[in-house]
Amino acid sequence: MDEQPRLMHSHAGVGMAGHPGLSQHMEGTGGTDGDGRKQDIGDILQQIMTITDQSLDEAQARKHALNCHRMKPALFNVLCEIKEKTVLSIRGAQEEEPPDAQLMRLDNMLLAEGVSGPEKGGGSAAAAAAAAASGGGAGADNSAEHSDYRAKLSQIRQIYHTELEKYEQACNEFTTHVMNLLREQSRTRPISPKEIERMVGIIHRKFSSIQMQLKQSTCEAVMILRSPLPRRQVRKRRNFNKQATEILNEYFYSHLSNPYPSEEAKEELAKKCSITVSQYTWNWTRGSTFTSCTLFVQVSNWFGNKRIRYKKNIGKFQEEANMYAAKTAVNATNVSSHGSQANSPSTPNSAGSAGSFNMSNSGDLFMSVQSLNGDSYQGAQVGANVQSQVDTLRHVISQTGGYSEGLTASQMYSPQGINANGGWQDATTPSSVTSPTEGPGSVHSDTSN
DNA sequence: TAGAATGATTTCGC
DNA sequence: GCGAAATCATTCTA
Repeated sequence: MDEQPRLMHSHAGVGMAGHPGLSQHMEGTGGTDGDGRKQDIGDILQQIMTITDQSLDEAQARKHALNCHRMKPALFNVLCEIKEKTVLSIRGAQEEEPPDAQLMRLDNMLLAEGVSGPEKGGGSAAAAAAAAASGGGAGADNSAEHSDYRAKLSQIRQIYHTELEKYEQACNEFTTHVMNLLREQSRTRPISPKEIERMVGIIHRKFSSIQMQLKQSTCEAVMILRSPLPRRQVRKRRNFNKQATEILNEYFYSHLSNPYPSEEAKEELAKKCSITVSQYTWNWTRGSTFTSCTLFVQVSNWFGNKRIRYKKNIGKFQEEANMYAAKTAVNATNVSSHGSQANSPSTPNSAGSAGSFNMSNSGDLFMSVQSLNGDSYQGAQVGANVQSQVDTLRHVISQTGGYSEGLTASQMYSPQGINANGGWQDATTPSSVTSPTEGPGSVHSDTSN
């Protein structure tokens, strides 16, 4: 292409149908008559048209021959002119772009926030404003937030500049590559310097649009950093269904002396209650524990809430406790009448002789089985106290029968398991193991004891 | 719609 | 890391 202007003047007088410019390009060319020149042009065009039908080797040879043809430069210029007039005029209107106000806004913002521009002191005012906006407390809190903000801003700034540098480098490399490619191709197909220039412009526009995206993302990151975080995350919750609450309550009241389910028990309870993750939309995870552990967290939450609310207002829960005690007792009766004592004891926090908490064998009856065999926390005492516990159970059953006989809730149930300090009884010294000779006041819902 | 109930989260102590 | 206690936020209920 570089030598074309020079060559352009060495050919003249060649006419081309539909393109008067060709004769102009050929002007001054010494040579043959008009018919001969037309024959030349026709030959060249014919060869160009059929070049794709040939094999690669033939085409290469033909290409070389065409490049060396005396008419080639003139014809090349004509094709370039035609291409420019057609393609560029079509694209011209589309590519006219107004000055990018959005980009200017982004640049201004990044400058104001201290992301672009000089680093020293940049963004400190914004940091102070952000710290103030976040409603942070006075003094140390404020300065801590300030330094935290600055550290994060610095990180954003660093990422921004690294990415920007990468984009610029990539843009330059790609532009150079395309220019070289087009220059090379311009030897064999009509590509003018003007078109190469236009292509470079397109590349630059594409890269600047990528740059704009980078600037936009950076601005968003700064905005997020500046926005005051809510003190507490927005949380969604659903009440557990009735059945799930029943199961949890049953467990709670049947282990009132030690209402701390083991991990296995929690798992079983979670399964039994059909507490599923899908019931909840967690806005964020607790570390990496947002998986199956979520189930146990919910069970743990429930027991945590229950324990504390029970302890705070025992009187209020008495009726509920009685109800579950009665239910447990009735279940126990059913179990004992069916001779189910062979079932292994279902015990929380247990290991060894007392067996492990297992609800899978008999549905709700797991409570009953527990009632018969006692809590695992009793450890070695279990064996010795089995008989007394069974007696206690019988006592409870007799009490449940007394509901209609005017037995009050307070008679039916007394809060066990909570020691004088307001805490739950030590697991190794359950006070809820009652003698069958005790009065009604000593009978409680934790019938397993 | 206000108040109660309840599940979830945070803070603190052990 | 677990549990108690306080608190928040949502849901339920009268």
